[in-house]
Amino acid sequence: MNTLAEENYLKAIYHLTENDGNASTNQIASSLNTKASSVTDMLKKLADKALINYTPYQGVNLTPSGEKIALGIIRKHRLWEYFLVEKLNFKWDQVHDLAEEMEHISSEELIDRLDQFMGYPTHDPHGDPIPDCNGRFNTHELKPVSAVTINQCGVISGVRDHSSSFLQYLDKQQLTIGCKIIITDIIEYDHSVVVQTGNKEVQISREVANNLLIAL
Amino acid sequence: MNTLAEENYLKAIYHLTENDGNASTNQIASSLNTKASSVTDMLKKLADKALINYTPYQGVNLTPSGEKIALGIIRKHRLWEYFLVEKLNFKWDQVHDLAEEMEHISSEELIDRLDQFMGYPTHDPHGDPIPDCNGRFNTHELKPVSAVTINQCGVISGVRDHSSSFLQYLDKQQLTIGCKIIITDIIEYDHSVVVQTGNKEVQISREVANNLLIAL
DNA sequence: TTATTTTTTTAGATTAGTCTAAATTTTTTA
DNA sequence: TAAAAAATTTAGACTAATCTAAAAAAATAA
Repeated sequence: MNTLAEENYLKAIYHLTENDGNASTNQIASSLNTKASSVTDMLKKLADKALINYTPYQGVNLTPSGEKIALGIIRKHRLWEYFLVEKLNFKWDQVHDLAEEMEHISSEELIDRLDQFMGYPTHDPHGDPIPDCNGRFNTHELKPVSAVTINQCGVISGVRDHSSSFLQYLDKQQLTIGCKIIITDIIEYDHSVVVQTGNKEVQISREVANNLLIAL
Repeated sequence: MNTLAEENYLKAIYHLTENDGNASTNQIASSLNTKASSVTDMLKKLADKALINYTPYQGVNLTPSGEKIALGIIRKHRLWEYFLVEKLNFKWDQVHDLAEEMEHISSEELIDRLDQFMGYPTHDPHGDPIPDCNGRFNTHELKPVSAVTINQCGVISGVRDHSSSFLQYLDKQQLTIGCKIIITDIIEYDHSVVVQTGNKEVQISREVANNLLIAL
């Protein structure tokens, strides 16, 4: 098995390389709140274990076995988040740090039973897809609200920023997962977006629009 | 907060001193599968933190704050065991090692919500009492079957040995928590005990009788 | 009550993960 | 394309937790 630190590195590398190709030492360091020199040390270790492809100075990406481990951790994280919200009534802005700890409980059987207990949910409370026991998940195309044109409508289906403060702000504006919204106006001056949700109209900044994802 | 190793030491010391007074270095070492010299090092650290009373060569016991931490861990362990058996349908012989890992999830709020979710259970699947959020629990008097006289009856309410093999054996003999039994005979030669459970009569060895606890 | 055995502690080393500071490589810019 | 800046790696050190081997203390036995 892998240590807690190794698991956290693999997960960070997974997220950093989700879209583009390679994760740099500095990117990893900043996403794990550690120093570049510590990262280099760990990259060597993970490369020795054949979990990442590492060429000095060139950044890294996951090998198939590294990705499998990363997806296993993400699966656990998201299932625990779902459990915390759906069964223990936590709010969606309270569960990230807890799940960060719980994702390292090692048993596969435990997580598969938890999955079954909850009815095989496909998405966590923030709209992120939950990998199944083989690491597979549907990646539906989501767009940031900032990339949508006037009069388009969609369903809020995800966030790019998982911080409590952002999630609490969304709660306050009643912009939560599953809400149907229509983009009614885009302010040219600062790219704020006016969206209609239910009976209410809200104006959100460009930054918020950028971190709020919808399915069209 | 305390490290995982510290928590495990505190828990071990708690269990070793549950009845008598002090835990010795060697007792702690053997209960944690480590060496006496490692134990000495850790005892100094725990004493510095005022979690144990330690006089070199004289063994240790917990201070009130050490006991509070130990009881918190035991509470978590037993609540997770209950969860695993009652909600995820694990067998009582499968949950110990899993709970050993889960007991170190730090959040108090999580465990209190879990407690509520399950309806504030008072005993774990092995019959051990679950401390409440203040560390309090009822300690009902249990007796090993080996200490009971012929024709007495009682309810199976606990075990002294938590190993899978013992628990599986009890399952096979249908000697599980909550079963009403009557001691029908005690073999003088080897102190085996004959017990009647439901419609069946089973003979159990002295060792088994010694590890099986009943409420009279 | 001295000698032997057992228990415990000390001394010194090891491993994982981290750090700072210095050196090196790559990238950017002039 | 050479100099400056940024990114990365190396070197050396630190902490927590462990270990083995040796020393010291306590318990037991002769």
